[in-house]
Amino acid sequence: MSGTVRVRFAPSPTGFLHLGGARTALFNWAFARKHHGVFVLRIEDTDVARSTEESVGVILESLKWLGLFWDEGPEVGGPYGPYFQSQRLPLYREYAEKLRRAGFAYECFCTPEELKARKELVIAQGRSWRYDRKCLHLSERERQAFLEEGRKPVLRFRIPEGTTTFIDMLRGEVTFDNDELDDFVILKSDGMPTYNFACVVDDALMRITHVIRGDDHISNTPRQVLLYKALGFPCPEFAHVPMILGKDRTRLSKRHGSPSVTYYRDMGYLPEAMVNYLARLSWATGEEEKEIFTREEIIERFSLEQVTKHAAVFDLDKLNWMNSVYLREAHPERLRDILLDILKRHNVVRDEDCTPEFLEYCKKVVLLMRERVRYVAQILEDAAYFFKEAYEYDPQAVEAVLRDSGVPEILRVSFELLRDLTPFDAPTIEAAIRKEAEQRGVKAAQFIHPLRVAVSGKKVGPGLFELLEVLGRERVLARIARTLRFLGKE
RNA sequence: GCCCCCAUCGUCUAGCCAGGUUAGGACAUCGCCCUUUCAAGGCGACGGCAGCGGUUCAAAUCCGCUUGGGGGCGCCA
Repeated sequence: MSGTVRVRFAPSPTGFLHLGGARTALFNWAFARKHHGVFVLRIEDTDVARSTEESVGVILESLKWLGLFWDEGPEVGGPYGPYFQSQRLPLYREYAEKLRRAGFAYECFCTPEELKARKELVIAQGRSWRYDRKCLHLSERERQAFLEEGRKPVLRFRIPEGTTTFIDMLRGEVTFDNDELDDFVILKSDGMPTYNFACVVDDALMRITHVIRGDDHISNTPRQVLLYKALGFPCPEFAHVPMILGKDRTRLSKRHGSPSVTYYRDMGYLPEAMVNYLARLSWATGEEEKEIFTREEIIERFSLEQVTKHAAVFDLDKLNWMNSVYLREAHPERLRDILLDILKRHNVVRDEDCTPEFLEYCKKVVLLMRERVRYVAQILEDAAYFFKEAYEYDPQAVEAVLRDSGVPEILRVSFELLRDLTPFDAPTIEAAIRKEAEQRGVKAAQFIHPLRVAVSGKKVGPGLFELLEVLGRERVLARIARTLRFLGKE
């Protein structure tokens, strides 16, 4: 190939950005960056019934969150715009008309109902259905009659005889018998183009050199190749990347948990972890035994030849692990802000609660918890006690550590000890508690475990002394007192 | 049903194209160590070439068939 590499990601705005779409976008982006090419974003909104503006917003937002910035497309423009298919209608009509005049396409007046009926009949006979070309040779009179009836025609592409072969960059030659393809619609009765047609016109006009998309498009490719030929456009290279499946090996969907990028953002996954994980699904670098890659490292190493051909199962465990790796490296302020967003969304705090002191507190909480969670929202799931004085006592923790008859005494002593301790920091607290335990001839653990349950309601969590420091004297004393009352009541 | 694609541990994969490896790594799981719990970390274990035929001195690697999985067959994209 000559000239600049130009690739595109072309989502249809009918919902959120799906992980599969995100991965396709990522491969396109990485390929473009690797080859110093151009990454185009095009919105395929020709389905007026399902496309929404909110969805466009969500998709752009998701892409930006992942750091997959496009060089041409919505918001940034470019020389081959517009980048919304709904704004390119005259173009499709022009090329459709060209095809019709040249005999590559013809009008069809069959209604969906008629087609359905004929299709069922054919299938009932055990044959496979292809459009029966009823309208291929309509006379002008028949055509007028249909028009007078008020029918609006669609335009169908006439599939030629023979076979169609294309080169897939991952698989090599793929051939289809044209008999398998039927005369598909290129212009709907409302004048909108269909996917295959708009896609080809746009890819050609936008000078796309490499079409990188999910392998569910393999069977569309021969139709598109035929269109390129009929239109006299040069064919781009094709690379069909494998799909992402759920645990049950079916297409990833809501049934497998949420497949939307924004869901993971909202749960407190980091975009660089997401990008890393998605890249590693279906792609590996060869001999190099390495899992963690920055965006730059992905770009440096990326190659379509190293993309696998088989579908990949989305493994939340591994994403979680990878995210936890990034969590430990992230800037505390960044994690704090993510935590704050989550707390607000769950109505745990309000905007006015976010004082400088509280921000500082959240930062400390994040620093303490980030090694024990896999995503930021897990802090709220596992350690809501940081934000709620009315935290609950885990029955098992109560049973296992607070039941001992010596516990109230231990808590009372601790209360006294901590009330006057300065400074109220982890080393000082630790020294004091260990000393007290030693003087009483008991293990430090005799203090540590009851205190942890007392201030958090749980028997697992951060190191006790750090936990006490972060909670601060005021909360700690109040919580010990609360636990004493709780035990007294029982 | 028809067509297309695919096939290495439970999962993601290296190795395959240029046959000869104790088939490597990561996640998960399970042990042990460390330790105030959890987590992290260290060490270790478990676990795989879908099956059958060929070609070959030699097959995870090349070929064929079977089986299994996925995708498509819209006036959706």
